[in-house]
Amino acid sequence: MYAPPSPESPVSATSSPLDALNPAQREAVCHAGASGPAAPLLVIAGAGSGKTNTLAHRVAHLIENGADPARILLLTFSRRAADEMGRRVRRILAQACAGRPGLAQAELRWSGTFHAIGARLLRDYAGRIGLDPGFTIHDREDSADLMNLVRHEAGLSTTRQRFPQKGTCLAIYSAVVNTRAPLAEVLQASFPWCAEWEDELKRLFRAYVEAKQAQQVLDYDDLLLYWAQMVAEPALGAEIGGLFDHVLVDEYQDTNHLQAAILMAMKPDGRGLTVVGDDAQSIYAFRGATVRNILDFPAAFDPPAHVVTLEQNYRSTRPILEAANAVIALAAERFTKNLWSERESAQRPRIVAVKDDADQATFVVDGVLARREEGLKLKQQAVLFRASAHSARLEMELTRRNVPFVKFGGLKFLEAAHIKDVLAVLRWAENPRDRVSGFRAIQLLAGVGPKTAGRVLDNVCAAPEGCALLAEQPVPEAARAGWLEFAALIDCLAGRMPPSESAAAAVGAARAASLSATPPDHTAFDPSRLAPLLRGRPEGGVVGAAQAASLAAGPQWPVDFELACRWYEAQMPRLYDDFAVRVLDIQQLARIAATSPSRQRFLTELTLDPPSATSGEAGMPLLDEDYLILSTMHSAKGQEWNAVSVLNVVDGCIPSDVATRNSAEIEEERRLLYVAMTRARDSLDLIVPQRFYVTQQAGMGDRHVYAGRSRFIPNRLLGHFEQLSWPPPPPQLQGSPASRQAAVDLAAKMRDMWR
DNA sequence: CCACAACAAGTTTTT
DNA sequence: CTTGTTGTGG
Repeated sequence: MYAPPSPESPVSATSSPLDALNPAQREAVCHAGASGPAAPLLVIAGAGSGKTNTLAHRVAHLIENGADPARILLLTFSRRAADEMGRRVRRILAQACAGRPGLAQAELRWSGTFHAIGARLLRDYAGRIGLDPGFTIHDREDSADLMNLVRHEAGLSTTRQRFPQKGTCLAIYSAVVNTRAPLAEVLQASFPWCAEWEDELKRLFRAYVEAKQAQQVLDYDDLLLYWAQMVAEPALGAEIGGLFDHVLVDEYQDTNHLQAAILMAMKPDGRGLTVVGDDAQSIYAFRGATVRNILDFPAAFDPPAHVVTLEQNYRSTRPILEAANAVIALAAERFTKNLWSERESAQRPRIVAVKDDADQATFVVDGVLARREEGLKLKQQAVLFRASAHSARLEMELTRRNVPFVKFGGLKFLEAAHIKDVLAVLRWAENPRDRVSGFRAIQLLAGVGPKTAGRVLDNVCAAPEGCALLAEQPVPEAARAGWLEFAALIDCLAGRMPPSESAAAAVGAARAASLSATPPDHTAFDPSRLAPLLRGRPEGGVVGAAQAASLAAGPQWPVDFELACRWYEAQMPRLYDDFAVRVLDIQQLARIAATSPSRQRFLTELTLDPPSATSGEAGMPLLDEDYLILSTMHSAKGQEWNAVSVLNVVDGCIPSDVATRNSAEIEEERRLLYVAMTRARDSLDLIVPQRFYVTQQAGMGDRHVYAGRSRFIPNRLLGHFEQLSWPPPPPQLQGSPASRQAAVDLAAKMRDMWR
């Protein structure tokens, strides 16, 4: 991010990194206890106030003063933020500890999201809390699928009146867990239309929890819930809290009650605890986050936590910051900060009126390219929007005009059906009791549907541990050959059979069983080609032991990934018409797999920290390539760019018309716009299309509304902005209406020439 | 009985 | 473009 310029001392003159900080930042960094870990500290860090930098300096400062990096827990909002923090800490240490090279290499072993750290601790302590350490983790869609399964079994799918859908059920369940509020209360507050189903929902959730336990799967919420329950046991809480001398939490305004409970259980007196955040940037209430966490933090301790407020903004020019301040000042709840900036500029942020979606895209791309011509890299520019689909038109325009871009947020790589297929195969091999994965994987076979899959899973579940009788499962005669092949693959991946033998057996059995032998096809699964991979494994003295271990546990990662892929690629032409495109994604996945040390780590990390960006073209642009950033406002958190354009600053979009049920939701939308505006350093454009499409599909007719500028920028705030409309009204057209009409038509034609 | 093709409908933000 | 629902054919 932005390295704050130091007003008093030139950075290069001295070697202390502290010189580059302002007094408030320095106070936050140096806060310490008289003896032992420091009293609890809350840093209220306004947008662009050097928050990340301050936190990194604090970590470095602790290490420099003797803290053991392995006993520091750093909880960040995303993996990217964790990596960035680690890099900065090392850089600062390298500068400060030139004489002590050991320190500069300090690795933060415990840094990551709450969920990722939770998963790690739960595997470590699994034995102590009656959990199988080999548990697999369900992402949101898997959880919804399981919820659906349970919903059917509980007879709730055929009620007289429509019962809430799987996604809604999961959302309610999740809200109850994360807010730690009673079901009735959650229904009342957030899902009033489901209130009549309270008893049935309770029954459903009980069954859902039992299903997860029987299958040894945890969902996202479980990672926090089990962690919270674990440290709520006094002995375990003290032991796990004792692993860490310092616990630092970033983006504390976006944590929920459950996460706060975890912190309090691990550090009851708050000593060694540092939390950083900005109440004005709380944008995750829909996920259970509560701004109360940060507001109530000081009083949770006796004596209360020390509070430091960072109010100097180093990021934005003064006009941009003043406009953003004006927007947030209209919030119902007033915030106590007053952000200021020393960065003068004559340029106010702009409100740009355009006709529609198409003109919006054209205007934005024109602006991006113009700034590019002036020397501002594409990477220093971003386009932000409320919902992922809102950038569709812009993406088309960028592709058409050959502007490379990377998009953050929205539809994930991970959610693509073919990616989920491969992962289902791997995950079922990893955890045979994972019904959702098995159910999906089994149905990939031709001629096998839900009924057969369900039967197989029932049999597998009923059989004792290590059921090697997969090949004997009853499947329709037509699917027999494919089934043997599949069974061999799973047995091999699960380490139940030596790979080469089982693979050979599979091929033999498949050929024998299949009279209508499929012609040899280069995409067909041929395990024999993998034999070299499987054999010539490790070199060196420990070959014997290593190979024995590898045989016991299945082929060595990522060879089993290759096996699964080969098999799956042979199924793809049957499953998808556009399989050629999808194969590229599988290759992308293979690249990720290759960087993981084990299957378990791969599956866990992919679920908890999926690749957040997708690119316009196939595959990510190369790292050194220049590309424009497209991002949802949520995914833009913590980032900054020189030039920012915000799309659809229109009522019904921001605030989104699905988020105007109550004032709390509307306030969150306001903060969202504030977050978007404060990402900009030098240039900020808010685009207001007069016609705003309600549906994303232009094919479904012209369903659009004429919407006005967002209610968050009422007329009295317009003084903070420069207003323009685009395309500019044609000049010197004071003539008759007829001539004006003709001129407009001509102008449109000229533009159309370049469309 | 069960797989699968054809059709209709619903789509915020994310660990 | 995916998920749920219905109809058909095996």
